[in-house]
Amino acid sequence: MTIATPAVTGMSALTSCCSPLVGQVLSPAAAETLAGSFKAIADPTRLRLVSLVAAHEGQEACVCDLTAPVGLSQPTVSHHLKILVEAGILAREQRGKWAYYRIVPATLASLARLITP
Amino acid sequence: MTIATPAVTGMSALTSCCSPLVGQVLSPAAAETLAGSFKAIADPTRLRLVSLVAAHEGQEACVCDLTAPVGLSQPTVSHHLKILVEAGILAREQRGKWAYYRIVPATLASLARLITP
DNA sequence: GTGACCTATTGACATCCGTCGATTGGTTGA
DNA sequence: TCAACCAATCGACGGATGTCAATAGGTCAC
Repeated sequence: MTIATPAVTGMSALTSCCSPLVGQVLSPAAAETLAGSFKAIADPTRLRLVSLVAAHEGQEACVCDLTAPVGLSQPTVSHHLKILVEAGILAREQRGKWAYYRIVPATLASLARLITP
Repeated sequence: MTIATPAVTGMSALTSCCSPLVGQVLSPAAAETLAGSFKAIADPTRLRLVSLVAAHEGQEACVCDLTAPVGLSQPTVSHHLKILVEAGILAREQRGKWAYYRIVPATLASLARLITP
């Protein structure tokens, strides 16, 4: 196991930690951080969740909007959303009894830039 | 397990299969393909391997150039390189007794474009 | 051909990860 | 307070994944 789960990584951690993949050799620590971010989107369900949130009206969606489209249980969807939030790819906002999720474009942009040759 | 391991995916499979992540909802099949590509780079060792290959002279490297920098056994490095080749991120060329690996920029560019918001 | 060298495959093992059912937490309205 | 509802956490299970040692496959020089 790793020493400590890095909790919230996100865009700021990415920009500060990592040089472009093609350009100079990635340090072990930077590789770990960057791999953590890619792990978050390296799952078909989570990719669909991101896509569904982005396509939803108002560019936001609650858990109840997402369980049916992905065809998984509510706890599982909640679990995936948590991983995406911890990676800084989604942001969570509680309004009343609903939790709304929306894209954080800067994080995806950072990831895209870091792997652009 | 999945029905069939998609063997070589790579850039062409990506461009044909997948719409941008943010733009329209990803189909389950497209999500599976895209996730497969991201899985390939969602590992610190493989990220470092890609980085090392890109930084090596001539933008190519053999297995023997890579085992020491990543500090893993030769079979393990070979295993990771195979995964990267199957994902279309690296290309393999055998010259004599050496196997040379180099980056396939188009694949990384495709991945970057697909997650660009 | 034989030996030396580089690489790939196999088999095994521990760990990580996705999923679910059951439960708990938190918010709203009656 | 109570009931209803949405979401998160917990515990458990099966499958995937990263790693190694041992072995096998190819290629060159002699």
